[in-house]
Amino acid sequence: MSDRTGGQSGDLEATDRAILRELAQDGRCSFTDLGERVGLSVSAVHQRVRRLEQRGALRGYTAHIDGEQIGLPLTAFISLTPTDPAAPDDYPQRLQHLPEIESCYSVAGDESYILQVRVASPLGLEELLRQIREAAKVSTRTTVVLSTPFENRPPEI
Amino acid sequence: MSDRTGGQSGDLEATDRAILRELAQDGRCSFTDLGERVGLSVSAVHQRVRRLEQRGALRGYTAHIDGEQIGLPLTAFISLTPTDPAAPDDYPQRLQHLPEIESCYSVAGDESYILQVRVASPLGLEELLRQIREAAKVSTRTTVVLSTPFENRPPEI
DNA sequence: ACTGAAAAACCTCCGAC
DNA sequence: GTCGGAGGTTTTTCAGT
Repeated sequence: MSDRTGGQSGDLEATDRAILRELAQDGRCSFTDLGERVGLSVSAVHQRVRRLEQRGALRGYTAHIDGEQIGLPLTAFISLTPTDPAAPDDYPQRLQHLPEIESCYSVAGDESYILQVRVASPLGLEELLRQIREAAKVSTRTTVVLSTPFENRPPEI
Repeated sequence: MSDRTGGQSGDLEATDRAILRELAQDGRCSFTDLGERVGLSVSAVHQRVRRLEQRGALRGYTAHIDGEQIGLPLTAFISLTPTDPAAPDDYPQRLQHLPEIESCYSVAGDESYILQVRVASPLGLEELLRQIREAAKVSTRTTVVLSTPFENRPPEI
């Protein structure tokens, strides 16, 4: 044990957290810039990033795309409640083939899962709900997103 | 007008969609690779990516970080209901200073907003709820995430 | 674990088509 | 809109500390 002073770290020290913070903000940041920002040589940063990737602390890099411009302007949250309480809980596997579902969360509370979905239109949403109910034998509750004041802000590391 | 055959495009043709698809999957993909994957020269891809960024179709690049390893293992959804229906709707501005809030969605339905948050512990969640109610004068309904079967999958472009 | 240097790969700009 | 090439920059590796 080293700097585990009761803080918030899950095993990472300051420099690694700084690297994650920068990459969470700018996923295409060069190693050269990264090195300057965290006060380390290019090779040292490179080595640390590779280690963070192998540890699973860095889970991947993605570009964020405007839903409107790709013809998927409608976002919604869909809450799932099993209709047969005795059925085995393999809902994620039953649903993962539907590309409209971006995220799937298992949750505590009245409902069992929350899905975040993106579709082209209300009709597309209706069709997706039909597919979800058919694939997973669940009842659904849908909340349509009207606008997104902010999204995917980097966590405070 | 060109290929607007009633498809799903919001003004983008095949090559641009292919570029977005690749970058959504691998945000650090090099222009060289990108060019090979979509069948274009490096310079052509470079030019198209710049144009997609300027258009706002590409909104940014981020690394995805494992919440557990940075000491924020607890994710939750918080639904907001205004306590004073006559108050002006400036909730996002009132809440954006709280870094625990990753996303804020304005929604149709019983509640007005859905927040996605990340905190260190149940105590951290309790404190965040207190701050949200204080900053925005809302009542809250919280759904705790138990596990995340999948998240942020690239949309089907 | 970090540094510095060298080779390979990459990015960016430019003129031409 | 696309291409190929030139020059500067970045990535990646490696020996040394």
